[in-house]
Amino acid sequence: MVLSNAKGSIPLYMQIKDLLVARVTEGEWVPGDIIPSEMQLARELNVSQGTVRKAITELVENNVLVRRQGRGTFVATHDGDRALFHFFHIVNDNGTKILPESKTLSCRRKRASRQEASKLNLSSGAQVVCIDRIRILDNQPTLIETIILPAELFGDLGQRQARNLPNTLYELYETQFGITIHRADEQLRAVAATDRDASLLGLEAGSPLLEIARTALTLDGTPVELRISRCSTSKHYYQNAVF
Amino acid sequence: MVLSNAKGSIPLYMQIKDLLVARVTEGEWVPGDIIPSEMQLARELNVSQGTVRKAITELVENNVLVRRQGRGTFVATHDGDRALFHFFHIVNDNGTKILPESKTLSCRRKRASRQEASKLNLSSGAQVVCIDRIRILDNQPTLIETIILPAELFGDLGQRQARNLPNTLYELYETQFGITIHRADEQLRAVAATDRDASLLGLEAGSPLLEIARTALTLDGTPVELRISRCSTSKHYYQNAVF
DNA sequence: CATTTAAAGACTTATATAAGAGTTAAGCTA
DNA sequence: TAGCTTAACTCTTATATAAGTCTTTAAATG
Repeated sequence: MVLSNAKGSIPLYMQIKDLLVARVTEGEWVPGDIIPSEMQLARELNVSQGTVRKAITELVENNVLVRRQGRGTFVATHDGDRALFHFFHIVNDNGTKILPESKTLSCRRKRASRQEASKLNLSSGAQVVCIDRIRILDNQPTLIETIILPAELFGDLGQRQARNLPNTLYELYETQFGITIHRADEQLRAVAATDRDASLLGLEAGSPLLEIARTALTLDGTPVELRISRCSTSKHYYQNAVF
Repeated sequence: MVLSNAKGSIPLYMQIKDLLVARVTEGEWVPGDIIPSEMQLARELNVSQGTVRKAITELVENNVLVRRQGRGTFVATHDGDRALFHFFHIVNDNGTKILPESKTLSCRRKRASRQEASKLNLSSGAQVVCIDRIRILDNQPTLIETIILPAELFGDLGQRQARNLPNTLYELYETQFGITIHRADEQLRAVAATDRDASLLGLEAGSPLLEIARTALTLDGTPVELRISRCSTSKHYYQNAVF
């Protein structure tokens, strides 16, 4: 890529931002990597350090990069707390975040339904990995999750033993498949518990459940996971803060 | 306020940020006002323009200020689309935002319940204004709202005729009462429709509804509105994007 | 002469560069 | 281990140019 500072062109710092994003999405830098220092990048790109800084600052705000004073700037990883809580909005009644445990029910391959294929930008009938699991909060089964992944990207996940699946899948996606979830769009509805829901969660059939239909995207906007969670909200709720 | 640049003190730009916020919260500048230019503020505060700029930049990101190139920097207003959509997450099935109409059922004063008083930081038994209304989306009654406001801040709202209430209350709060909603915390649950819910929304009693319990806060963190929305999600859903 | 149009200037934010002092973390050396 | 050195980000100041908005002035037009 060539930078341009001609009149009327896109600002330099934005071009640099795009360039840095490209290096991440193309795998030149992977999560956890340290990137060159601001001075190194400035020299390489023939701009001033301040311009590089502005580009990096915006990427830090977007959770793409992480700065550590005295050490350097790193590609953000989604391990630890971030993996667990950044995309997890269920808290218990007194508002405290809780560590969910997971019990995988099944993990198998199948053909994508039309809707699934459409939402994941797959050709109709493409193979997907389908994971069913229950999440336990405060020792109570609270959430039923169905996860759909393109088999193309998550090849051997379909053959894996269900028990081998870790609690924090997004960490697994990142470390095992090089796929970093960067954004999620969620659609929330209230639905009635099916018989299966009811028996898994220990409720009456027809009880109201909170259904969260999530599409998770990578940094370049590719949808790579569908996740439908049906959640009992008698002891927990979905927390959202709007600024 | 005195700025300090001593070793170990809070960075200047943050102190300036606080100072600017204070001028807004104390009403020295009100929404829509233009604030002094970066150069003027820099001279007044004895710092460089770049430092003022950094403070302003963060406040723009927080939706406190708005920049208009060639004109100046203004205190953000919540009129127009922002008032309507920034805090409104219900969209219809194909994902398009819709303009909700409102039908006010009642608007009266009463004593705050314990929970209400606690959430609004009021002394127990303080007067509150209580608004009941229905919101119509796509010509279908979809949402039942109950709104609780401290009477102390919204004095004459309780005496107002119900029909005089506009659709976008947050605009009214700002223009009539000088209260700008800056942030909202929402707690979402699935609940069963009561008989009243059911008859108002034209559903069966016991149907699952999405309940959104919102606490709305001003810039300085004071809670000034409680709002409980019970929403039929058969034709609509709650949309949330996480980055 | 009155009105419209165009140019100029002033002011503001936006972008870019440069430089120095401060803070933090890691590794090396004694 | 204690202290030093180095390298990185952080904060602040300074300066210059670009670009957008508005007002004033001047010119052109009818």
